Amino acid sequence: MTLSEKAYCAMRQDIVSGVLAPGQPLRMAGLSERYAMGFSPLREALNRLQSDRLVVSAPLKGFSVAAISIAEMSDTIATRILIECEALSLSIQHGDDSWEAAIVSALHALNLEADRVERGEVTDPRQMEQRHHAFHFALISSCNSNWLLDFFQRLYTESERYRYPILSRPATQSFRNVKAEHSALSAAVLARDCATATALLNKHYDTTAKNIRALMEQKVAG
Amino acid sequence: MTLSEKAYCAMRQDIVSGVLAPGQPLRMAGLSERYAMGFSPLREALNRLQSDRLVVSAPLKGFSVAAISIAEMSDTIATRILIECEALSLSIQHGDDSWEAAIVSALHALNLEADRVERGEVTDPRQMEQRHHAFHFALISSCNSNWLLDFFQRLYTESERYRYPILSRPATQSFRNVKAEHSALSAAVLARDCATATALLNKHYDTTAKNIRALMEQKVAG
DNA sequence: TCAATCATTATTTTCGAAAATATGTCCGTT
DNA sequence: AACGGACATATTTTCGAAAATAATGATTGA
Repeated sequence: MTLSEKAYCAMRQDIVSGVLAPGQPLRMAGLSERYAMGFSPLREALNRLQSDRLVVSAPLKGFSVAAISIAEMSDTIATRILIECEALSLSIQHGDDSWEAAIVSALHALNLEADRVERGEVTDPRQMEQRHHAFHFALISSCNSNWLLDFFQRLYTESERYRYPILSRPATQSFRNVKAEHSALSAAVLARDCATATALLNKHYDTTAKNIRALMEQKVAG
Repeated sequence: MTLSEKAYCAMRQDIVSGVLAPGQPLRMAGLSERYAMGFSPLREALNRLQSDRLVVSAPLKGFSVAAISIAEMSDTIATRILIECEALSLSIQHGDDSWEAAIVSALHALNLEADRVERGEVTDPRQMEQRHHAFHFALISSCNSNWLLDFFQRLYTESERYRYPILSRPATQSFRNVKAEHSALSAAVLARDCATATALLNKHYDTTAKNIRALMEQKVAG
């Protein structure tokens, strides 16, 4: 793996997890020290992150972490619903046996991790995040559209920025709900019931948006 | 404008217009000579173009122009239909007077240029391209979703790669059809007739896809 | 006191060379 | 002739310094 790629992955993780705060300016000297590399690989990473809308830049004034807002969060989730419902619908049409197997497998792995969190074991939030991503990707992976998969990735990454605060909360109750939602969604998908599946996915994200919005308004107020 | 930006714009234009052919490897030495600048700004531009899916790269093996195919073209247009119909629908809901004015204005400018081409005057294909883009952007500009606008831009750029061969053809007949389609679409949008507008937009792109497909199959065959 | 001008400093951007890695060639062995 | 290994070449990737530009602060004149 080249330094550019390492820089991209590390900075992306730091932005998504909030270690690099929204709006914070990113000075080359500071980044160079933090990530222990020269300017070239950092600038390449920053250019890619800009395309991901995780950083913004003004010519000759450098880069900063992209801001977040309730409006942007709502837009992100609304667009996710559009993209993923379409992709899920196509996947249900085109998916074969191995697609179904991958969904079952991803759901199982996700539930194992969720159980660990419920039991209060110490876990790495990235593990949960990774398995959650894998499950939602498995659902739409047979849509046969590179653009839809590309957009899914972009929107998922952006969503992570907003979901991270939730992941670090205790919130045992909400985990149980999410588990049930994932199971119901899986069942509808495997039954090839497109209307029910997209409706559940839609509702799943609406609920997520509502939770995040409540948390953000609370944070702004408090 | 920094050199990085110049490199990005120039290379993007060269890829979209086919001057840099699909699949062609992009060697740093060659690019440096062609665009008269050092490696740094070129690599930054290449990283951004990779996010735009106009170039691809393998670590330590450099960059090449992304391939094109009938399958990718179909995916691009199918996704455009999804994104732009949604954005158009939202725009029709939210657009105000100045939005309507911008559409009328963009359509007029586009028609002026189309008339020039019909009369056989020598024109810069980029002018036509720019006005065509401005018209379609005007339609959806009031959708109030940064993600939908972002996706529109990406898909439009990718589409340009496939439409460029058509633009350089005489094809007087097809221009007249396109003009009529644009007018009908505009009328439906300004009448706030969402169902008709999205249906026309859908059909407009389906026709485009069919034309491009015919041209590509002909080229493969011949 | 305020505004404008000009040096000073801080920061980004770019270059050219060095380091790291891949690719191609030549040779000897089987 | 086919295969593999060592060398030479070509190419990408990275660094450190120089150039270009912005931000800051001091100075002067009204």
